[in-house]
Amino acid sequence: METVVRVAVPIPAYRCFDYLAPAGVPLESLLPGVRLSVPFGNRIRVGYLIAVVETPGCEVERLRPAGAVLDAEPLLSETDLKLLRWAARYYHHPLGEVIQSAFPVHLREGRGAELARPSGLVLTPAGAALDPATFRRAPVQRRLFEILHGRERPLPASRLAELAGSGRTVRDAARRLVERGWAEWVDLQDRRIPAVVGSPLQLNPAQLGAVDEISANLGRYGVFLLEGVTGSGKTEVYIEVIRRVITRGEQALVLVPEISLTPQLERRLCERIEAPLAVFHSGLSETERAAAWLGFQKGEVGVLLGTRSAVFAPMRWPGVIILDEEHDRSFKQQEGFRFSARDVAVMRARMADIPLVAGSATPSLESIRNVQRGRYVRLVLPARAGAAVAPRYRVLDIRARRLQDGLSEGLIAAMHDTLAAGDQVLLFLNRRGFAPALVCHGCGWVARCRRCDANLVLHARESRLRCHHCAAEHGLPGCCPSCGQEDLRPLGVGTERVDEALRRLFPEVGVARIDRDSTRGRRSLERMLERVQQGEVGILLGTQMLAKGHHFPGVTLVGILDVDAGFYSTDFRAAEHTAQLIVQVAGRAGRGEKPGTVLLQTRHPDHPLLQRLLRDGYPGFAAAELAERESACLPPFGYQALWRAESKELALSMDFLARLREEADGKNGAVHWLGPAPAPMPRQAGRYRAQLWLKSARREELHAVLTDALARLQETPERRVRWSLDVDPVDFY
DNA sequence: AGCACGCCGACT
DNA sequence: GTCGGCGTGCTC
Repeated sequence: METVVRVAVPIPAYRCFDYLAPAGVPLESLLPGVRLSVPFGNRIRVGYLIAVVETPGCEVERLRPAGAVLDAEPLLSETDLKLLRWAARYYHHPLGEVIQSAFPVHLREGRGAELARPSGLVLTPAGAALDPATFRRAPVQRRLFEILHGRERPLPASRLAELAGSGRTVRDAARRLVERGWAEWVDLQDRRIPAVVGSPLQLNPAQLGAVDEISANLGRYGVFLLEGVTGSGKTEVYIEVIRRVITRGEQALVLVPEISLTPQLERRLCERIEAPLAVFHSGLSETERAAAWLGFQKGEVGVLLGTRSAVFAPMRWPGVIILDEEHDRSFKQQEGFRFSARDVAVMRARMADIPLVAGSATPSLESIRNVQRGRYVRLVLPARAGAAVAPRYRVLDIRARRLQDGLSEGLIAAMHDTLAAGDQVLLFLNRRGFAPALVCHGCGWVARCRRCDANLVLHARESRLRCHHCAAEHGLPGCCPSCGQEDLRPLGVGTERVDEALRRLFPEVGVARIDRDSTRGRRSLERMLERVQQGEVGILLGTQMLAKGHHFPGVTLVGILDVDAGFYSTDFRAAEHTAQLIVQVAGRAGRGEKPGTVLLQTRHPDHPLLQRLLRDGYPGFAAAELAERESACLPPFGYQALWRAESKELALSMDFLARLREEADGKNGAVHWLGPAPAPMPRQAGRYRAQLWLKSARREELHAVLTDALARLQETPERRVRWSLDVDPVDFY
């Protein structure tokens, strides 16, 4: 009897495929988690071995032999695989695709694990003897030379990119140095985490207490919610915990919500931790990603700093997982395999028996609730002496006030005062472009997207109308396409418009606008932030990009231009999100002597949640919002799933979901159904979208219904409708 | 997801 | 007559 292996193939199907084991491969090589190349249809694919099975799931005659085992040893440990299987079940996503998502592209495509070796750059003796003046006409090479000169250990290839304008430039410079015999690549392969780590930090009692409590738990599962405002020193706690983990010969996985937050955290980690560190995010080349991933997998990299997708990177010696800005929604993947890196990280810590440290100034209500239930340990860092004092909030009632391009007189006056005192101002508006609509004053025509149920956004400087929901882009019409009048007016305010107004109102003052449009270039964000730090800029204006990570000690006045947009929304999480945004933006400001002031422009100054936030701070707001969630049985008190459908016709999408509901309805009284209903924006990019909402007080019941419905869907698939299932959705678009 | 197979419309 | 549209079924 021949050996049969069960293989997860990365296709959108909820089943595995069985193969005859490749000829001549001993049984002990057929370990769960190894990659195999398998014939699939008329192509060769990379699949993942799940198990050796006794009885195949189909007739033996149909079995084809697998091509080859690609790994001498599995790159995924049993725990890794267990986590991935859990994730596939929990998110109801096909196992093959889930496993695939754990691998960098090179490994998905079947390349050998030994090809992408982590390498580092060192100076040769000849190079070390050089004079910096040698590089008079090669600034990048010179910079690289100076960095290498000041280092004892090799500079990992993965860190080259951050050194100058573009990764390409530094890479070229490195190659030149090597060509001339002044530097060489060395293999970081056999380097283990050195036991010697950098000097300990000076910690205050609260930080020390937090570190002690976490480290008392090393080697055990535990979730610690590290709560502290900006500047309270969460990063030092992370660093010290990581130091202790490294000292034990274990590894740390550090997750941040966005690429833009990696450089500064990386710098701080490198200063203090003398263990190889690698970053892992979508800004790297595939070769770099594979190197970082494999380095961590092999245990050569002590600290892996990455975004969402790094949550599945295998750890040879699991030590700790750090989840920075735990509340951030970017941890939720919004397409394909829609997992929450936060929730996966918690499950991973549990399976690996290691602690997880989740930090935030504004924790998610889910995490606060878990503290209340005794599942998480709350550790609070009070604001440090010498750090920013809590800001003062003031509401600017803008009812019946004329705004000047989104700015009230009160705000403008406060800005003048602040700037006169030599301080900086930060303005927050979560809407990019010049104006969110272009209307005809004559007939009321509005510029709409042809393919979406949305207005086109005016980008005045580039004279373009753009749809923010699809790729549509148009030039500006000279006159109204409907009535021919030449009186088209921008309606509403975006950052570009405020930018223009500021330059008019404060001609002497430097303005930096930070949004997706103004920071397109590769290092433009960094450059702009530098200008702000150096005081060349008086007014800082931006979207939520501003709310993340960066601190601006020179800012003492924060203006939030449109609070209401967030508090009035159909999304039940909108209030939570807005409160987090307000507190996060407010936290960017202020310094020792000078507390910051936060001005909130609103037409609803009496909104209870806003009032609660201003009176009792984020914890008070969270308590109130949790009470509301509880009475409405919304998360974290109830569980949800959102079934989305899109197709060429709305009726098709609606009917598909209606069928799902009909077939399952009534079978489980514990699950409530809402819909199907058209999505908040029913038409996007020419496709019609509908959604079906499932809620239940009991998670298992919800999952049983989903499993059941998916099984039926496998039997009678509907091919004209593209659908996706979102477990624990955070956005309801 | 791909890919082949098959059945209907407008083209060299 | 056939080129190609995409609905349907299948992949061990």
